[in-house]
Amino acid sequence: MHKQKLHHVLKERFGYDELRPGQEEIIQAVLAGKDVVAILPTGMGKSLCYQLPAYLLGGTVLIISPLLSLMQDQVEQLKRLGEKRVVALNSFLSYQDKQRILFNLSSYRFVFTSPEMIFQPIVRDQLAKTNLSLIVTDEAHCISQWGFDFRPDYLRISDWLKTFQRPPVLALTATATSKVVHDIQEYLQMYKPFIHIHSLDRPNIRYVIEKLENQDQKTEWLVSHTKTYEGPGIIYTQSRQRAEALSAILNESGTRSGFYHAGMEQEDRVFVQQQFLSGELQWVCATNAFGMGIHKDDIRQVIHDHLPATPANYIQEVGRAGRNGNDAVAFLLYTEGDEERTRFVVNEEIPIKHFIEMINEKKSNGENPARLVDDGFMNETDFRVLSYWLERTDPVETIQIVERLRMDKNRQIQDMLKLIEDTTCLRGKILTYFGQELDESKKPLNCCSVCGVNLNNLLTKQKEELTSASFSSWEERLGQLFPI
DNA sequence: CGACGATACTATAAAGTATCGTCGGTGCCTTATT
Repeated sequence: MHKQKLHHVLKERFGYDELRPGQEEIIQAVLAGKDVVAILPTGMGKSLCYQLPAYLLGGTVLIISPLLSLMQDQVEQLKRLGEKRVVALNSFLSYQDKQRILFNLSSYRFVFTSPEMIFQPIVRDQLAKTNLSLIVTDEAHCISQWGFDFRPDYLRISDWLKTFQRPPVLALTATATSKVVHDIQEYLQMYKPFIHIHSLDRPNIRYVIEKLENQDQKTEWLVSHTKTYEGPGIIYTQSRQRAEALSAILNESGTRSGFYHAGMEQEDRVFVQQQFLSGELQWVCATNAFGMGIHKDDIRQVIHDHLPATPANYIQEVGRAGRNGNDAVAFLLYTEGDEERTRFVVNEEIPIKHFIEMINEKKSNGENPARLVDDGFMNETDFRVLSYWLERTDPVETIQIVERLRMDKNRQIQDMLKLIEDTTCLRGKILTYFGQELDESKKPLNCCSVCGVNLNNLLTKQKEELTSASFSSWEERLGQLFPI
């Protein structure tokens, strides 16, 4: 592809002179018509990897996004860049608007939508008539993380891609376990994709495991820690209730904090998010609902009040710290037995066998099995997931599949426990888990709670003042780097 | 499984303790057969 034109668009449209190393390779591969899996840390300019090609390829670029808020953000960002031919095709639209947009899909350069939306017959039909030049799956780890037991439509993307002469597919994510990469390739029907994996090590993030006796000690630790050290920070909790209770305790102790979880009204969620982004709020106590789409680069601390369900979740959440390259610390508060509660939440004691029988019974009676949800026998998520598997295999195998999923989840909790054992360097173990190696020469002095960490050097207010004193002599700077 | 809240219990009363019941993460999408 013509390099000249590429740089012209890059400069004129986006205002950049050059691409970053990873971006260049990814964009060249996309322009060459290859399927691409791009794994880049958040904040490394993922969106440019499809936005730039859109101007060179012509046609319509379809972006599949997991969250409505993410779509809105991207649409606004493109509009600010002067793009008018951009739209989010989702449930926010009125019936009229949706119809109007659907019958003019080809007039858009960027169409953002959800996996669920693609499976509405009318959307599917109209997409088939549109000249798609590229299909992008944003936050593609969702295929692996949500597809199997939460949002099965992520897996159905695979079926859809088989039904037509599809354009190249680009998968973007920051999560790179071998399972995630494998699932992406399989469910996006990729053929010998170009895979770009950026190094996952984040030398400016320090990992600390804090072993405590019980929940009350955790609370005390959090109260005193947030009094001593500066935010901004996220405290991840296991339950919505704990997020709210902890936030109240911190507020009483004089540390202003907010809470965030999926059980809140949309406007309250947006409000907390805005306050955190603007710096009005230093701390947010949140469930794992808080994160994706929160673009804040000066988060200095991510604290886990519970044991995350998988190493991938842990790294994803921790990775939200220190995006600006400044020192950041990730704490995990662990009490013996925490894994039991994580196991419970993840396993959900679903009487799967019973549910499958119920669905089959309804079907053989000629009734609509969806009634089971309406009548309160089953929650919607379980119904959707089981329906997905029952559509493509028999009940016996469905039971096996669900059992395998459960075993896999339990194994990942064990992996998580192994990760936090204080035997060898945490940073090294994390990288090994993701199939990478620790470059010893780049290992920071303050590494992890196994290698040793000096918090006072990292988190106190004093430190911030020192680093901002940019006119200090080299002797002074050396003194700061290597305090006696 | 374990945390937490409500309730009952004890018994010159008040606050500690025992027991029971409840609850626990993540998000799209609902345009129609009275």
